[in-house]
Amino acid sequence: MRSRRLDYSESTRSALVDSAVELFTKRGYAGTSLDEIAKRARVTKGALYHHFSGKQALFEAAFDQVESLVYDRLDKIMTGDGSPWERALGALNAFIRACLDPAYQRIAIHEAPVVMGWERWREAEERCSFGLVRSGLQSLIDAGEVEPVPVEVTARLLFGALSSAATEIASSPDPKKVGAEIEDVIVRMLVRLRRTDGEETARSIG
Amino acid sequence: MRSRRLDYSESTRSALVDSAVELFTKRGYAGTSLDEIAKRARVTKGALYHHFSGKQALFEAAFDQVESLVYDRLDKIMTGDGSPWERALGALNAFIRACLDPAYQRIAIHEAPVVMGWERWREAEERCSFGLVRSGLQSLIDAGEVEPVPVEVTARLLFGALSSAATEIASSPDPKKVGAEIEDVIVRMLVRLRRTDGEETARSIG
DNA sequence: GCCGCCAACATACCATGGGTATGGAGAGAT
DNA sequence: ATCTCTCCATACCCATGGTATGTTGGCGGC
Repeated sequence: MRSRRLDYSESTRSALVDSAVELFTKRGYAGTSLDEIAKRARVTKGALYHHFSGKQALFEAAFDQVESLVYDRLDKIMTGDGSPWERALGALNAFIRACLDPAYQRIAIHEAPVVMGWERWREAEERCSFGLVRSGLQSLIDAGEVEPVPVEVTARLLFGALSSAATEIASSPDPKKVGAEIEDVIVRMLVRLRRTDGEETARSIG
Repeated sequence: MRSRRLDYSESTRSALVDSAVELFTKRGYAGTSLDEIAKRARVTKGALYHHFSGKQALFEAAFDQVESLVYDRLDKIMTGDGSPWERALGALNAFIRACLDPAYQRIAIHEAPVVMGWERWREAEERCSFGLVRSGLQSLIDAGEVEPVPVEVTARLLFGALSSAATEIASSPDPKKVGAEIEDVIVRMLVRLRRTDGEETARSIG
């Protein structure tokens, strides 16, 4: 029988994380005070420091939160049905959509490398979104769909291009249009890397 | 006749900027205190606040410092002689080299968007490195060297890919090798975008 | 020469906010 | 019933960005 206390504890913890995600997204890491986060979660800093060792640890929890949501969606597509090529295009589309989420963009893409340190961010991303980009590219190569390019480097380039473009999309006056443009350019790039010159229709962002 | 006082003033200002560049590079924006910066420049915080309105302003001065160095090098290549294609390859090589500089990487690429805010960073980059990538791509298209892709978006993708790869290069155990790999992949991408299928030899990083 | 002025700093201080130390309350074990 | 230990609140410390004020020395005017 699960204790009532544990329920409460878990609830406050997730309230703190939710609050952190919200405020970090709106005002950034440096611009958000722990008191604010605690207040929004209707607790005090004491509760916060009971659950997390400090501001950085709370940020990483917020990072995991937004990252895991995106990862689950992408993973579902990548392990779903369809050809490797179709799955890759589907995941690409899903990733661009994900980048439109302000929380994912600011927390996971922009601030995380600075706040957590690039090395730690890289490790985390290796197990998440970037890991999928990498393995997706690898499987495309294994399936003979694209030319054998250096996987590590190309995946990094692709991930960088996408995450950079993400901000371009979101800060654009017409995100859907720019998003579709970006997806189009990327797909055309991938098509050029393709061995079999089949026709593929890019799925739009709409 | 230039006043002696102005010389001193200019000297302390540049000492502060140099000190800021050094410490921001080593410990990051958040991890560096103004007292440290002032101490390293052998002045006090009073002098610092006489020359700069605050920590952010000092950071932007440091940003301009490292950015202008890179910009000058790239601009010299882009306005130099050779075909648009050759100049583009030369600038690409120079940019990857620039990204190997820890100061440029941490200050201009990683922390600037977070510290200055993405919008302001974008404006600054528009006049600097990113502006060159963009105009370089544009001139390649104008010269009929590459297919007419959406310039804004493609330039953003390219810039993102490069700056992302920059960290990959620098944090690698063998930067020269990874740098050459990245340049190779990019060049192959560009070649695929090329209309005339001429042979180009990628210049190595070494 | 000397006097006054102002840029170019130094010094002293304040306020915010991350982090810590301590206290208390209530659920669950014995 | 009491004891314990998690969960959280309160009070405090101190590093640091920012400000307000003091001080000095070069430079122009006489």
